[in-house]
Amino acid sequence: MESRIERLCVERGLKMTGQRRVIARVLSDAADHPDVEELYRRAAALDSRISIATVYRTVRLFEEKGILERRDFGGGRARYEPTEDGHHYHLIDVGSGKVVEFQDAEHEVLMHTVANRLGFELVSLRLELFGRRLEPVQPGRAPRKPRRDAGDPQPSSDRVSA
Amino acid sequence: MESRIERLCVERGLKMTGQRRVIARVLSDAADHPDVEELYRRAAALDSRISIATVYRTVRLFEEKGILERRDFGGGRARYEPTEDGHHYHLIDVGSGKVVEFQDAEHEVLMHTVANRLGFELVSLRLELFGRRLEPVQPGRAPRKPRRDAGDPQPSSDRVSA
DNA sequence: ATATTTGCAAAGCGTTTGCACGGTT
DNA sequence: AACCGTGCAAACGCTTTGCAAATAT
Repeated sequence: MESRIERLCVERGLKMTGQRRVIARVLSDAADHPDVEELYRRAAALDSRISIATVYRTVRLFEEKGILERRDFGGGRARYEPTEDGHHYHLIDVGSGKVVEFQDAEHEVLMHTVANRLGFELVSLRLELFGRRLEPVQPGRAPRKPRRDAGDPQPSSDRVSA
Repeated sequence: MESRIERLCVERGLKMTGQRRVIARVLSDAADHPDVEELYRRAAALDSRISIATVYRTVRLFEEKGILERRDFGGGRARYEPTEDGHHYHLIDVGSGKVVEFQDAEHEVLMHTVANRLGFELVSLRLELFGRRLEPVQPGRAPRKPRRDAGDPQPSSDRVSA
């Protein structure tokens, strides 16, 4: 079955090879922000006739076509996620590496204001929060001792609106 | 004469070699956000018995000691600036590559709030604005046609408070 | 005197690319 | 058929590192 990303590729007139179809599917199925290595692993699991060079090329092509967005959460490797409608930002859990997405209209406005005040038109911005999980404090209950939660070493993400 | 950064090095008990003294001086004199290559160039101008490997090692050491802060403005190379008291952020002029610093207390508070709302304690954050120079609009005068201002290709920076 | 730091060159890492082959339109 | 995409391996740009010589304390 045709994946969401594959549909976008066709719309934009990309030649659909087997490799691109597989990568499109992997991306469509991804709920996280995988790096190229990880995409390659997942793609190769579906079809082993894929080289990592192709993943690099494809991911770059998709980005140029506006299908994908490249992220840099530190750590030296680029990470990718399908382009979405509204802008959102990322909070990286320093404990587990998990990525939480959030939106913040107020912030957006503020940054435009700041840029203008400095004599600039805001073209784009990069915002990443790095945070440590907070033990939820229940009213009327003593907070429990924080558990050592190693978290999974693989990057993944939940989607949250704040 | 002993540079500001050199003083910090001594305070932190670093062994002061000739190379480190030169690099400390270059950093003390820098008003911008140089990358390692640039630091090396400036250091070598003062004392040619310096290798780029030493610059890399020194910059890393200084960062570990809290003397320097590493920045990533995109473009793949790390850039450095002396640690300062108050936090500040950077706006990169996409036209010239120049970096403008600014502060924004409101934003700081907002980001803490957002993190908390998501169940996290804010550990650190990364914020960079990318902007295009705005032609200053003078009241009562028609705006002039924007000049094609190539800007200098070398990165540099002004310090501004907004 | 001894532990650290240095220069050099080689290696590492993520990413890109030249080339000949193979697949899509 | 013509063109574009692919795999492979080599190259790339930035950064780190092993080693033996040099240096700070």
